[in-house]
Amino acid sequence: MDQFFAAVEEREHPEFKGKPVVVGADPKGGKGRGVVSTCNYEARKFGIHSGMPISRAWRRVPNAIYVIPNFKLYVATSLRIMKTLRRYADKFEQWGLDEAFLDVTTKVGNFDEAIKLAEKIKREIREREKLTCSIGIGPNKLVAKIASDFKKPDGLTVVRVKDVEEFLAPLSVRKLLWVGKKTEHKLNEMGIRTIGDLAAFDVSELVEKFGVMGKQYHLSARGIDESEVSERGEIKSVGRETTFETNTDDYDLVLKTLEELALKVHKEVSEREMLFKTVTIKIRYGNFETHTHGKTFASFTNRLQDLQKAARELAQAYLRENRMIRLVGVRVSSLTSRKGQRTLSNAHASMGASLHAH
DNA sequence: TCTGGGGTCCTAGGACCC
DNA sequence: TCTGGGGTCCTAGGACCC
Repeated sequence: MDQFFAAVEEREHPEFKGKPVVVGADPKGGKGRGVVSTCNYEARKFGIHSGMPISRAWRRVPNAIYVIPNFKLYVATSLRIMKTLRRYADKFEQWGLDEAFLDVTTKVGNFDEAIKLAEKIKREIREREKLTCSIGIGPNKLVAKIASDFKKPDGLTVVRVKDVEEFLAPLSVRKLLWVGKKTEHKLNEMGIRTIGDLAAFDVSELVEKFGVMGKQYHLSARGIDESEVSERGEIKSVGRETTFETNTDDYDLVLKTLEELALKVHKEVSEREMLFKTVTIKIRYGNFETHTHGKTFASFTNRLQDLQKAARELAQAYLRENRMIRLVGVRVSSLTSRKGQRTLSNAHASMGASLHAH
């Protein structure tokens, strides 16, 4: 989806049309903490972009329209769009709120038919949601994803098998999935800037430097990707975290905040009917130094008390140093669904019974 | 310039088991 | 005194995604 959050806000507020819209943290007159989630193309003209500190965006364009994210609205819109997309795919994989992979191998006979399908999908989303999207068509997920990013907004880019190498070669290595800022920097230092450079580079040297990922980068650079389009399985962890308005050494406040975050985590886990075994807290000091500290229980639990007690105890180590705290968070992992747990105890029960019979 | 919040996956070291 | 090889699980940190 093109500038998803901002586009949804524009749809709901026609008076925003034609003006720079920035969705993200509250700028609080330049004192706000947090970043820009999404902004529309009018705002981008002023140099605003996702991930930029909101305070900086505000200083740059104070008269833009600033909107606090309305996730309920975006989730509801996303659900409808994903439902539509799913109908057209043999295999489907949602990727965040506003992207998805569709394996359409048996739905279309060739790339020309894939273009027809993409046009149909774009039309349907525009009619149903009054929103535009950009689609990439390729022989695998890697190429399709990069292609989808090639022309925006409202784009449609096709990369046929014979064109893959030529299409990828001039692009920055940063375009590759799993090559972020750090990896881009390391690759640049090795003299690798474009995907073409990477494809031509000696694999063994890449493996030496990046381990298994080195092999992966080289395959990606050559447009090779055999990964399946497949739905995400069960969630693996649930967490909540928050950044204080100003850094604090008020440890009562820190502990109270942890307790509230634990409550939210517990609510989410309960709604999902899951149990957890591991609790991890996160502390970020004023200088952005970040630590995590966790513990694993002997058995699964869903008790709020267990979660809050563990969070409190884990935090103690960080509250002694007389340091300013910027952020705290709580996360639970080693999850199992209550259903799964019942099955397990049933298995134990039946094992006991069979032993009895013997 | 001053850096959110939701996640996933990988790595490396250490404890522990047989 | 010096010490294998297979494995699992846990912990902490970091890179990456949207």
